[in-house]
Amino acid sequence: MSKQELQVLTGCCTPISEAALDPAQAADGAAVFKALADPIRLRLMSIIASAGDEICVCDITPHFEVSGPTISHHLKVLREAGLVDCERRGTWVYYWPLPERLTWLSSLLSAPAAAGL
Amino acid sequence: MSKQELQVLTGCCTPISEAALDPAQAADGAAVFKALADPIRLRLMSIIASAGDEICVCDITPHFEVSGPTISHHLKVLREAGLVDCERRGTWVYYWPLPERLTWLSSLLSAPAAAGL
DNA sequence: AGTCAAGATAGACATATGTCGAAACAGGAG
DNA sequence: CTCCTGTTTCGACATATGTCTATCTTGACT
Repeated sequence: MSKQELQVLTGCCTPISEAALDPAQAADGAAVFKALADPIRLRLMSIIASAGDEICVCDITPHFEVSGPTISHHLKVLREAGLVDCERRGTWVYYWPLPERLTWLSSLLSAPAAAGL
Repeated sequence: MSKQELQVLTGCCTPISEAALDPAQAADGAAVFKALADPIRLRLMSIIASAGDEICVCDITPHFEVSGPTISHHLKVLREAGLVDCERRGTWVYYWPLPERLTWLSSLLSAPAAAGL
């Protein structure tokens, strides 16, 4: 396993204020940022991340003023970015956050670690 | 000054895993994420953020295989997002990072604060 | 099977974005 | 003043994105 793969799994990495990203890392990071770079998707992510463990789509949709298919589209973008996952149970579909990518982005943007690291 | 304005200035906020963002916060956050949601811009940001204090455009451009105007366009996007600032000194233009927005995004994405906060 | 509801997918459309070449601008050197 | 170099702005273009309506899929309940 590469150092970079390990960093993604552990949600930890060298912040960009410490060292410049190589193009491959930048492409990965930009893809995840792109998933969060829409007001509806960022709200979706925050609703899912702040809901105890999981949340039904039927409890998400009423927060928004766009059509169901649009919500579904944005949830798919978050899924494909590895930020959330979902499961159908009976009639309803439940979403929950996958925090590793968020933690990874957070550490990517964080201030340099304390001296000695 | 609102709580939110204070949080942006101090680069600290309630993470999205703690509470759902309101639409206005989500729009602000999404706009900054959008600025970072391009591989070239993310590399630019990391090059500027990791360069001691400031860096000349002439030292940035050679890292990329796109035209000068394209780099200039991406730098403008970062500037308008409040992520960097610049100054012309003679022939050259120097860029430096404005870390507050990065810190804000980082805390937005961070894991919930320890119990008691 | 038939019907209904939740959610996802498909296709269409207008708008936004990334890129380039050409031109403009800024400032130093002859 | 004139030229040259570094950087930005302008205008154009192809592609990507967000949204909608219509349709499909899945599963529950008669």
